[in-house]
Amino acid sequence: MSSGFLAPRGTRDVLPPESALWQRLESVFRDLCARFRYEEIRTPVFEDTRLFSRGIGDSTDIVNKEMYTFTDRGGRSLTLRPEGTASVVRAYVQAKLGGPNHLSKFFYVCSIFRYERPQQGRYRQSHQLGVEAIGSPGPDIDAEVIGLNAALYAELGVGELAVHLNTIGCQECRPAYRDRLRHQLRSRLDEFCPDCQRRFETNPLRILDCKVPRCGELSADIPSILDALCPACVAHWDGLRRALDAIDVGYQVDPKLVRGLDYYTRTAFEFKSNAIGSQDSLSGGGRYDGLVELCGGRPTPGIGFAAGIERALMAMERAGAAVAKGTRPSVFVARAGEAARSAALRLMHELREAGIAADTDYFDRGLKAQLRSADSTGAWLALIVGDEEMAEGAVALRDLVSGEQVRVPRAQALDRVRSLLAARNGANRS
RNA sequence: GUGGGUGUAGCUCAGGUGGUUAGAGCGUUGGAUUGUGGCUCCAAAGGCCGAGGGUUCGAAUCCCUCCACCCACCCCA
Repeated sequence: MSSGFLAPRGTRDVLPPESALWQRLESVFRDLCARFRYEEIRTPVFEDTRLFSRGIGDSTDIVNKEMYTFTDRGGRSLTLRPEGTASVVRAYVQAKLGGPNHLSKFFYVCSIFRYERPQQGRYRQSHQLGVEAIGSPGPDIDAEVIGLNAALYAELGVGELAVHLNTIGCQECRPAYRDRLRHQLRSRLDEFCPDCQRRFETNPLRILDCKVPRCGELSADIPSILDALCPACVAHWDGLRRALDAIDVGYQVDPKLVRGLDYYTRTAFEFKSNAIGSQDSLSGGGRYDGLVELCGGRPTPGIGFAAGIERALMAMERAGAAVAKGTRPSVFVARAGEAARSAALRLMHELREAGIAADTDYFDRGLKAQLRSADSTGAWLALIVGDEEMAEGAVALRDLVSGEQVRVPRAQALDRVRSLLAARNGANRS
């Protein structure tokens, strides 16, 4: 069972028929992006390590202990991307996109890599799809991005989700709030859990989100950042909520929502499921108004989200929506006797050239076995070529659903197949 | 990274206190008169019992170490 190789820890193979679900998910997303007018961007799987350490932030878990970093043969430090946004922003800056009143709207589908302990819904190589809208400072684009995310899950049928929404302030107000928070927590810091004592240094906002009951009690009366926003952040926050109302996106304000990447400013959001275990965050995103400048571009605001493909599929499965689209109707070409070999191959070739899905037997098996496998592939029709048929320049056409079989002239075979498939397609639709 | 659980055919699982040729269902393949599927019946193939060590006359079963997966924490997608 395992004297050979196994997929590395935290990675997995996507085999048929599961791969058909991935295709469906991606095609729904691509179609949605086309309607929202986002265009695809593809960036390298690895980048200069400093792009991530600076962009995501040195104190974050991702940079601190989860990156796949290596030195290439030229002595460069490179890192397999642990998330998608930094690369997109780097590409945006490198290509000198943007300009006054210019909005760039991208979507991507990619793998990301984080060295974490694997568990359900958490992998070392995982897959995301996401969008980035770079250039507009106003709340309407925030609402559009969140709305796109909501539409994606609605169309996929992932079941009930909770949309958590928060604002985490900007360079004007967040540092002041953080200092105030530290000041208020310091006196009783030793009563908090060890994790919180660590968070006190790295990311004190996260203490408010601690699940240890005692920590919750201790921080219960601490005012949330919503009460400490600067006027500009308040205006943005109010505008965002009005915009979300206008496009019918429901949400719940969650003052404890903090994201794990340093580049976020103002808007932060997460889509959560209660059906897929402890890794319950299906997607997350927010505004990153300082990131473009940090990557060497002119100061430019941006916002985006990233959605986990594996987790979306898990939620779809729980919701009973993980059904692959039916495979296209196909034709099975069977043959009886050695003399028919070339004739059968030729017939299959013509079917495929005509755009019809066709398969055949590859083991020189008897006719019974061929029809059995025709049945198991779900073929609707079988074309049977044998000595008898060839003698009169014909083929046998068998309807595998009704069992009816007729002999048709070879020259008409394609047309007959075409019309039968068309008729059945029409019947299926009703 | 921390704590706990699991690991027997492709899949889902049986295999009291160690004892000869390790089982079932599903799936796969073949057969049930010469060239005809689905249903049924019959049969076969397929496992170094996750890997490697150890204890023992003897290990799927006991011990150790790895590996992988699962659950929770942590973190996040």
